[in-house]
Amino acid sequence: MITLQLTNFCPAQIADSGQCFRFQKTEDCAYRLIAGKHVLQVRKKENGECIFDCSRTEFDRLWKPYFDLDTDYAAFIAKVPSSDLFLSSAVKAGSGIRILRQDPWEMLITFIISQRKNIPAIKSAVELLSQKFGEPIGDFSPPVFSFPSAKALAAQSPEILRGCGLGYRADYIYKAACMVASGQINLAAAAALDDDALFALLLTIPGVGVKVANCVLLFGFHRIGAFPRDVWINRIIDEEYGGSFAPEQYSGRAGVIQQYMFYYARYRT
DNA sequence: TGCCAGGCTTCAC
DNA sequence: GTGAAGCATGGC
Repeated sequence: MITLQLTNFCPAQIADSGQCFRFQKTEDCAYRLIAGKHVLQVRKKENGECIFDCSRTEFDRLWKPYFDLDTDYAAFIAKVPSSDLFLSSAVKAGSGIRILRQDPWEMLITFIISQRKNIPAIKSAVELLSQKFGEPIGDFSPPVFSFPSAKALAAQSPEILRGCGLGYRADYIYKAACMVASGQINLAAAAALDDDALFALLLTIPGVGVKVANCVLLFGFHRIGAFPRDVWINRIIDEEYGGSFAPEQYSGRAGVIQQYMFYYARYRT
């Protein structure tokens, strides 16, 4: 267990920022995160100290990059113009958000699931998929399961997958799993592509449109220039920016700005 | 009970 | 190329 004083890091805000669905509050100020075959308990005390339930070695190797702790988010916040009142409030409310470095495969499937679902429903579906087709991790009670592999999902049928509350998305997920399991889509190799080529590749996967592809770019491949536009962002642009917002003004970091906007829009409701 | 959800695909036109 | 309809299901 290690204790650190971190700036611009808040587990509560990250867990509620809509980028991850297996980062749950367990008790007051305590959160549990499942990533790959790893489970992390993290807590932030009122004095700002962050307590990570892992060794220093594991933290440095795994969680430090996962939480993107080497990136200066204060610099992103500082570049928001004070004339933008909405965004100024948003970065103040969500100053502890970071863009996690999550698994591309898990992000692909998770954001295919996300279409026309609310966040509690997405979490339920992801959890069901993991319980049914993932691998048990550690020795927890109740047991914890990893997110299922492409091979594990490709071995099912769309009808069986549908039993996880996926609805019409089950066909997309089955086809995506087959493409990845067969090697037709190689997500590891795709990480070497530039943003445009990666975006185009993702669009070839059934159930992946412009919005989902941008989410996979941002949350699965850490392309923080990607700017996913969903119903929340479009609503913000309509209501706060008169229908016109140019993410290009935040070139190379628009995805971070998008997260502040998304979090704040949900936070204040 | 009815509405809506971090959209995508298909099909007219 | 553009716009509208249809889609399955769960949460509130």
